[in-house]
Amino acid sequence: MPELPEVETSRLGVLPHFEGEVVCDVFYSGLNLRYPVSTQVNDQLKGQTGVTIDRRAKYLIMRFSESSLLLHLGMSGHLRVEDSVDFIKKKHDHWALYLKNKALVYHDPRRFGFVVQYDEAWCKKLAQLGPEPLEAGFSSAYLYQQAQKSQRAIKALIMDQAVVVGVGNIYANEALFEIGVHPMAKSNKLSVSDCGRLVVALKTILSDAIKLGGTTLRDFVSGHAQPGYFKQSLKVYGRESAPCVRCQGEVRKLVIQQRASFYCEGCQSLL
DNA sequence: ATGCTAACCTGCGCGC
DNA sequence: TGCGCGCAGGTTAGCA
Repeated sequence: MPELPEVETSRLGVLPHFEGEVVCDVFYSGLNLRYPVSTQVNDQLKGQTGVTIDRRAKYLIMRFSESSLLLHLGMSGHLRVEDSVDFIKKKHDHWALYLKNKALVYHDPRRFGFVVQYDEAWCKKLAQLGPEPLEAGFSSAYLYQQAQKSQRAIKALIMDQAVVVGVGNIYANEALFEIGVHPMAKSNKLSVSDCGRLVVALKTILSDAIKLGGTTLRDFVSGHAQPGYFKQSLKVYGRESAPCVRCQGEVRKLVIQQRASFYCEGCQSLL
């Protein structure tokens, strides 16, 4: 999926096609996503007007005139805009909003994502997540305080959505390479200065990736079906055995919490 | 509480 | 050409 930059790119791509548009109908494939899609919730959308789309972590909140939906793109989901309601459905198109002259389509081969009513319970869940990485609440003092409490690998810590949201496998690897810290380094070994550099690296990488439209790997496309251009900026992710861009050493791979982790032995220290 | 593992699901690329 | 295997952007339930 989409990590934060891809979700944000989707939001920005779809938003102008959503605002002020009236929902004429809603399509649902009938296949279960992570959570069941409620036909009742779909029916309630008919006749409502799209107000705006917000993002919290990797979740999108579609706000309509009378109610709101919460979407998650899982690992393989994306949104696209079709210029006609008579668009040809693709395999794995699971849900769509039919607007007057176009459709917003949710496509998700692996079906790890979901579309549900955004209710009180979800509102509380989202409130319990960690701070947004691009906001002031994600500071070096904050990360240091979190890191001090934990013995876990630093990579696992920054991918923990209760610590900071939006950082997925790609950007976690890239940020740690950037600051020269090994992904297996124990969180509580990081100094205040290490945490400060990590916070800056994450903010920089995530915002640069948003500017470039996210990272296209397999099946992500933005709302306008333009590919993301961040992939060419990746320095370690997916580069096992390739030379390190900084020291020409070999990029290594190991698995941390079931996620592939890439690092340069020469450049990245265990502290 | 903390932290790890399996599971959810499909598609793709690789080696044989 | 075809088959089996491993792997993929995330999250969460369950277990030690």
